[in-house]
Amino acid sequence: MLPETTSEASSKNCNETISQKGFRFTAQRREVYDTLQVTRDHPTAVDVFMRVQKKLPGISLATVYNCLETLAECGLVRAVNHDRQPSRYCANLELHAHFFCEKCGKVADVPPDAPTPPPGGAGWHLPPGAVVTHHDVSFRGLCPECAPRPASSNS
Amino acid sequence: MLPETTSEASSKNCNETISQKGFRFTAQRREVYDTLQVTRDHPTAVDVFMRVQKKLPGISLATVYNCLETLAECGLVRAVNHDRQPSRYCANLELHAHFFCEKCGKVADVPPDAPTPPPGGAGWHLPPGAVVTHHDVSFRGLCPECAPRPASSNS
DNA sequence: GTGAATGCAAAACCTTTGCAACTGG
DNA sequence: CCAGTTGCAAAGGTTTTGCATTCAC
Repeated sequence: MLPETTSEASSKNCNETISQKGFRFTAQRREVYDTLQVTRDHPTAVDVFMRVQKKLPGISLATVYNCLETLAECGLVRAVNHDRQPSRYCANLELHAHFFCEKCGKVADVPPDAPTPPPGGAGWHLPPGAVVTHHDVSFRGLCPECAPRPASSNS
Repeated sequence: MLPETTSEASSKNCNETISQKGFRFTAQRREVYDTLQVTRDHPTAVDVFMRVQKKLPGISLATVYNCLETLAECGLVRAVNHDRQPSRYCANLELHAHFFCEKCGKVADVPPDAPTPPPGGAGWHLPPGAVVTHHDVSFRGLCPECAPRPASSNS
């Protein structure tokens, strides 16, 4: 029930999922996964690299990229892309959208309004006969910290 | 009323918009814009480069990139990104989403269902205080040509 | 005429790959 | 043990940039 146990429990889940897919559970993959579990901001591969280096000083950036790709293939992690900026990674597997702040660069998860959201194609006239396997929604603008204060008592 | 006049009328609009923004209306910018107007598939910069070369054999790829950036800055064109694949460009300025076929790579515009679509944030629990300036919706899957035929008379 | 835009080549950037050494199951 | 994974360095592909030349206004 302590927060710290979450990470270990997740590591165990990570181990099982990786093994089931026929991949090996290496220290590098565990640390990359744990890093994404613990800090739920949306780090780039380089961010992850710098964080994992504190625990595994010998790790290389290429390995971080490989680990992220493997974890994504296992469905343990999602790559989040915006324009052509460096990919960011996200351990939140719930259905959600992303909000990108144009000023500070922060990325926030945006949960759906309803507990059981409508299917992704709702509201859009998809080509008849098309089969949709994924859908992505993203927002861009100013996060609450960067947005100008709404007109209040002082100017 | 002929289809060909559309392109010329658009070029005129393009000229005005570019001039208003303080940019110059060059032959390269006109051809890049016309190419996107005429062929409404979603070409990459290299695709545009190859098409424009037929009219302007001396144009360089760097100029195509510069033109596309300028046109996007003028709001005459939209850059469409998917994962980390090369940017594609789109002269459709109406509100729409995009469908990416995982098999053939085609990109299709997806219009909204209703003539007056609901605001972009509908259905999502955006951070309170955030100011949304853009939102993007994209779908991935199999286009009608690539999707397996729905079970019909023959297997 | 003059500053902005072009064309070329070279750089920047993120990411992937080849290969020898290592290691998890 | 041995195929899968790592670390390193080098390559890959897309996009940007520096600079001399050209051109739109």
